[in-house]
Amino acid sequence: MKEIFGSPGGSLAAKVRTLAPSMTRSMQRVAEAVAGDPAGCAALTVTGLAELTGTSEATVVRTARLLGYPGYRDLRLALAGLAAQQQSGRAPAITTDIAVDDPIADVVTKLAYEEQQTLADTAAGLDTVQLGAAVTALAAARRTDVYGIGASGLVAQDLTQKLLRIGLIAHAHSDPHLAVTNAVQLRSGDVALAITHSGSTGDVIEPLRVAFERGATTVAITGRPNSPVTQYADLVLTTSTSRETELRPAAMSSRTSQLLVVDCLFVGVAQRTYETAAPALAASYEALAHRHRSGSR
Amino acid sequence: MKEIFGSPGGSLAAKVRTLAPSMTRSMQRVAEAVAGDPAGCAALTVTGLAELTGTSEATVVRTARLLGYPGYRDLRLALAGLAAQQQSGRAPAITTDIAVDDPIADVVTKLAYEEQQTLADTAAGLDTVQLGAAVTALAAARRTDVYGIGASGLVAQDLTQKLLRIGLIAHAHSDPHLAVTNAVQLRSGDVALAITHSGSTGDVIEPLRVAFERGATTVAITGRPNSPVTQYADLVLTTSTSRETELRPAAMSSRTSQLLVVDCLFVGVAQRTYETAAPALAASYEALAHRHRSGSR
DNA sequence: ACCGAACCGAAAATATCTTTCAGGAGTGAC
DNA sequence: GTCACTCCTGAAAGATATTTTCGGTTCGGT
Repeated sequence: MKEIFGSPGGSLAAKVRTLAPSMTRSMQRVAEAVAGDPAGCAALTVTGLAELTGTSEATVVRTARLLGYPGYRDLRLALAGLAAQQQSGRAPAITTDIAVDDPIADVVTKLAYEEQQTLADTAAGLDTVQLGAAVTALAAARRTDVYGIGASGLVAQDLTQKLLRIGLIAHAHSDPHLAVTNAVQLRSGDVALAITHSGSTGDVIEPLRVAFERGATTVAITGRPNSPVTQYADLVLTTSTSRETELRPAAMSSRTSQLLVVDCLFVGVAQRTYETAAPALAASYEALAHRHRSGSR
Repeated sequence: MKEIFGSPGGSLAAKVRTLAPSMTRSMQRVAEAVAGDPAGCAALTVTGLAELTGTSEATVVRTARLLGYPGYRDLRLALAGLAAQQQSGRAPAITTDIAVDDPIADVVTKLAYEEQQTLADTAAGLDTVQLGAAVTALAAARRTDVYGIGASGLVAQDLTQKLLRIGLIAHAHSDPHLAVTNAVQLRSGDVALAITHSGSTGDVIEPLRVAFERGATTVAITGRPNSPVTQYADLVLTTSTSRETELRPAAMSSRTSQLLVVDCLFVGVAQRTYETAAPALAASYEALAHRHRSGSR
């Protein structure tokens, strides 16, 4: 590993080089070991490092002193810091494709990274004007119907649960027929919200169309801003689409993205209706408390 | 903003938050000091830190143990590493509290940031050994039952949907009675998985206990590693807990965290069963194709 | 070969960390 | 209200790690 700039460890490596001439042979061995593998040495005790370098504890301490630390303990602390820096500097080297034979630890890292990426993209791409309009509509709505199927259905339920918690009237529909049946009841001042990644899920578009024709405010959360669902949407909130790989179906990132949008909607509505939302949240928390056994430790 | 890991020390701060509930008062004081000023604490000996926090050496060591280190010495080393990272990486400590009068654009930014943070913390705190074991159990299971209520119920359904997609037999239960009724059917080689943030949701613990006693492999996904639910869990997967504010209930970040764990489980299982999973995924995609209208441009 | 100086490591001395144990605060039952 | 019980807590003993001491050894110079 070539050091190009004065990388974090540069200062220590440089010190070793500078001081090497004034060192005795055994001290040089210690200094070399320390400069060569800070992380490894940080894990060793004086005795361990002495054995590793074939010297004695006394020599190790002497070396530490020469390098400018009060004793080995402090050198070790500094070494740990260095190791940590090296570690973090190496981080961005991950490819995000998940292979069949990736160890589980890599899977965790890569998935977390991808989802973070998805969140950042979604946040960057969200139209705050449309979002604000949607929030206003939801906050004022007499009732809200949410349509979603499959993975998007869960997001729909999530939104519904949240809205109910702050005292609004919301319902999630995953049955297309019931959804349409209910959509007929909607009128101006109500909100209908369709969640579909592809934007082409007929079962979700249909109830939105009905609601649209009945005069309700219609909102679409979709990854395709020009897809069929937007025909019947007064407001369109765009989720980001990330590359989809064999082991990571699109449903996964679209869900993350959709949930962020839903959270934004919820918080926005909670802000607008703070007077009623705050007590309602507190109340629902209270009501659930007895369902939890007390002992947590 | 492309932080892969959380802010420097995010992982430790997260661990403190996660474990704080299972800590005693004096341990919390120690943990707080450590999380608040890693650099400063790294400079102190056990005795020093004990004095600073007004506790005893024993308590400091106990805290170090709880945080996952073999003893104080190692905690101190880790602290030094953290301090070094903080030094190099400028502190991106933007306030993430969401105020009632925040404009909607800020809400989006802050929510996205918090969720990214949650993901990073979760990834850092996940025990890959336990995770690997859970994956193995799931991949080999005759059948899998998943328990979750409320927001966690949606996560349970998400996992179930995914597992079904790759040809495994899985079922999500949100009705406590039915869950117990079904749990009785489980036996060795089956998997029961409970999802609860608090770890104290009786309705979820009960079926897990039954499954545990019937000899099934039991897994808990919880934010409290020492909570009641873990009594009956062969494997515990810990989700991270982030600060909870009035407008951002804990349910929000726990959901994000739980979903990441679930995704990891899914991808892990898909890897292990690749031969059957890949065709199954493709098939389910095909089967749904006709449900989407063609014109999406 | 002899002397002196500096190097080196074994072992003692010290500091630091870990464990044990008994007192005490808080909690729930009666 | 009081009693019994559990679990937290810190003081001190015990174990490790670090630092210092000190005598033996090596090496260069004469």
